Amino acid sequence: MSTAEETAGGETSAWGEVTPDAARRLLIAAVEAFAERGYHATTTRDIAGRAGMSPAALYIHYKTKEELLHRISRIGHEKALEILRTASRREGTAAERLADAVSSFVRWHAGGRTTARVVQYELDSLGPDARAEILALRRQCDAEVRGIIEDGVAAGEFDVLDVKGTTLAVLSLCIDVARWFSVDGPWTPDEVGALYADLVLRMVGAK
Amino acid sequence: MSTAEETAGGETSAWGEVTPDAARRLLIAAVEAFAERGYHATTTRDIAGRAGMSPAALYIHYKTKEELLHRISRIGHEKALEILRTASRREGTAAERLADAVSSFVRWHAGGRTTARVVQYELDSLGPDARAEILALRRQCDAEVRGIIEDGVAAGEFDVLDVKGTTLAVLSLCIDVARWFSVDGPWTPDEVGALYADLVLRMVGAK
DNA sequence: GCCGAAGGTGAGCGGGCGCTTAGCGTGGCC
DNA sequence: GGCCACGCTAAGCGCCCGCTCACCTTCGGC
Repeated sequence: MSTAEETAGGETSAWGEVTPDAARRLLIAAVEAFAERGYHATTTRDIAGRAGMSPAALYIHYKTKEELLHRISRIGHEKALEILRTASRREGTAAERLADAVSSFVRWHAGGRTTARVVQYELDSLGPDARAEILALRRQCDAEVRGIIEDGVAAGEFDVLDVKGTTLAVLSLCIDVARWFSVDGPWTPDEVGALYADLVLRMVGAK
Repeated sequence: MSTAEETAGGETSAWGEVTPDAARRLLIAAVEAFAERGYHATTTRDIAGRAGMSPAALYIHYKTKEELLHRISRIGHEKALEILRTASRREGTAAERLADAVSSFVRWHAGGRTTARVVQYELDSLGPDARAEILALRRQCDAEVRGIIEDGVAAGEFDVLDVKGTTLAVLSLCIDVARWFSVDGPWTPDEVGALYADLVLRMVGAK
């Protein structure tokens, strides 16, 4: 199955910081299961089974099923923020930085859509405290993109009616890639990234 | 709670065709519960309770919990298709028709986000047959929007690199409104509709 | 060679799930 | 007034859920 290969392959690097090995295997198994079926439809027995362990083994490394989702969500959001921050802080015009931010953010959502789906769509399954923590990271993502657009407007590069609304629309467009993208579809992550960078530059009226 | 008011008020009209009354109350209760908690996290006891009935009453009107989701999904998609079709077939330039389609489609996703959330995000919880039926409706929605964009390109009104990809992006942008829109936020559905119509016209390079 | 810590297992608990069934009240029809 | 069809409820079945616990290995330090 493509999801397993992908998560076991390229995506796994993102989880390198998780130790010990058994805890990482469980986390990766949980990402796959949550992405396929959703958090509530996934059983702890399924997660443990995918990691090649007994159901009880999960509770040696994680207190609850929700802690797994919380850890996945935080690591994923930190990665997303890092991507946007890198693009935002590079040298270049606002248009170049925005195109870079959008294309790399979209590539992440398309290529790592297993992770991105969990990160973007299972937020409501977290408890209040964990959700608040993740929402703070999300606002930082928002601020990075808004910063680039504000720079472009200030420099006369962009022509935008509503900076806040346009920022939201740009992020929304990128995030929804995780919902519809499929490796069986006609596009590669790179192609979608390039197409979307062009569309977003049009949205902000780049000269 | 705003969701209850909204569904009991303006949105209810959409369910007028559902009879008898008890079946309609159960359907509306299910829409609210699925939108708040997700399909898998919603119990049949919760649905029946919201409709003011005992758990067993649900099974007089619906064979299974999944049948409720199926019915909601089909009615919702038919409504979405009708909105796009109306805009697509009106008189006017391609730009006017596209702006109309986007603004009314977005208004529906924002104003009726309780319904829209279920319709757009709970598709995977349906069984294979029901999902296939709904996906056919979704492809028809896609075709309506693509038709307008193709008309605009043919008439020299639009400047689009990738018609299929741009169509997908436009629909994706509109659909994701159901994920983030909140009545407590700074915009009304009308304002988001107008903003998005402008953004989409920019995306297709309308003259 | 013994020991304790770390990491794992099999069995199973309390509970809530989707759904069923036996029976009850009630309104329309003759 | 007698009767039945319909809409509904109270009770509960069988199942599987998240999670626990008693016990079992393995292995480095001495």
